[in-house]
Amino acid sequence: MAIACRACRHLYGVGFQGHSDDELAAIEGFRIGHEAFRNGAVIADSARGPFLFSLYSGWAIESVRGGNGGRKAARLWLPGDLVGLGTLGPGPSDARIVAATDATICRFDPDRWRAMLAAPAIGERLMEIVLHQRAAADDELNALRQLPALGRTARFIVTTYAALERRRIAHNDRFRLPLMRQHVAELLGLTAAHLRRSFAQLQQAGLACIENGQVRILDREALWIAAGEPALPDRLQPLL
Amino acid sequence: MAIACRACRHLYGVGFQGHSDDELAAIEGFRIGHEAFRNGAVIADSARGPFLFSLYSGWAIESVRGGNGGRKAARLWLPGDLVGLGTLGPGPSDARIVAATDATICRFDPDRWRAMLAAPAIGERLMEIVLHQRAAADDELNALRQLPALGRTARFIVTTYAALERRRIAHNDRFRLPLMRQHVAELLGLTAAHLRRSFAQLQQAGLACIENGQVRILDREALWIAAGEPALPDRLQPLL
DNA sequence: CGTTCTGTTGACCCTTCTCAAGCGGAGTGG
DNA sequence: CCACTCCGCTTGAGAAGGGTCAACAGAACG
Repeated sequence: MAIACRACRHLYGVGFQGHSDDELAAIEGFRIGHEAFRNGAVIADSARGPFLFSLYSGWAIESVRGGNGGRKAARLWLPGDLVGLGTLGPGPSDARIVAATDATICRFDPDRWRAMLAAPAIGERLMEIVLHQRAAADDELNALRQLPALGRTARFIVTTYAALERRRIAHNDRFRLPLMRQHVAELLGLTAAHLRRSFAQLQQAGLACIENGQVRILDREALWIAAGEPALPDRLQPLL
Repeated sequence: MAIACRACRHLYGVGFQGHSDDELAAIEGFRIGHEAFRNGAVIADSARGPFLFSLYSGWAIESVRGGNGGRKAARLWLPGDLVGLGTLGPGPSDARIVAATDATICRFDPDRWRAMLAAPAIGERLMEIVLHQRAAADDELNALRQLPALGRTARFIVTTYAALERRRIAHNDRFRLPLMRQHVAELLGLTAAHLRRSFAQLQQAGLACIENGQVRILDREALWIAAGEPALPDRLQPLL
């Protein structure tokens, strides 16, 4: 059963809050429908053309073809994220989105992208979202350039938790991490073996604890510092 | 002396080709003016608020504050690039743009950003440019995650040359590299010492030759392969 | 003609990868 | 209910890659 945009629980925290009912109704006009996927299913593949959807529930991994032909995890998508913007721009894209848990999405019509852009308040909000994703990529880039394995791992934990917390789907400094070690390692530019060692180091230092797919943040401030942030987050803010 | 947008040599290759005279006139309405900077001068700093300009001539380095407080090169801007989009989005930004050569820019009014977005064909073209920059960041991200020092160095050379070539300011597989080794190393997430060793390896393998700030590509195809691209570029296309 | 700043080089060491083996849980068939 | 298998996770030993540091060479600049 489709949820009306104005009743969507993702209005807050991911870029669509503060919209009038009229605007939300306009957004609804660009929807194709809701779909559900089992863990591991391919949600979308740019080889079959551009796509656009917002992830309603569940986690998803975006992968790209690596040098040897195999696919590597390249981006993590969480509930509320608008996925597929990269397939709407100029130039080819080889992204494939795979459900990392059972997931449901709210699909938009990529053929009406230009119309969405031209719609009064929607185009502006879309630009904000794209700029936010661009900023996130820049932050990630700088982390990869500057931080060693431990720092990247710490950063993964704090940014993932922060993203979940502002979506109100995690609290008390803990969350379930439903991803394979291999995928997390690829996101961080590490090997699964070394990721494990970094987890162990964080645990030993009393910063965080990872077991049975549960992550528990033990020392929030120290973890941010390990992640290379000056102190507590003055960056990586919520989207408005 | 200001150049009219419709006479700008950067209409091609950087996202503004195919525009009607009317649209170019509209763009001209958002300009503040032209400015010139000496090598090393600060062109813009997000600490003093948002900014937006297109680089008319010269190279520029965008830097961000690193963990220890010092600044690290984070992005390279070439003639024709639209710089400062990241300062217009939601959330703070700590980017500073420094001229890496003598440079001239064409500055736009950041306060009129919303008006630009709303202008008929301009908003759509701006979205294309932002999506292109987002895609470039993603590509860079994947390169950092997957490629060792040699591959990153090779990739830097081929992508920089490709960008210069499609702007018609480099040809014959050679270009001047007016950047300090330190900055290039920071862009690639390496140290200057190791960057030097990678250059030496490329030279020894007969792929490229770097001396006196001149880069010469000796084996184009092998260099792309070293850069992790399947073969010749089917990605990193020009912006339309 | 010194001073300063960038680039080059070598020695050494730490980080991270590679590879291989062992472990354990989830299915699956008996 | 019990093997059996498969797949992902963990762990260790060894190797390679890249960082650090210090010394030196050149160029730019006063």
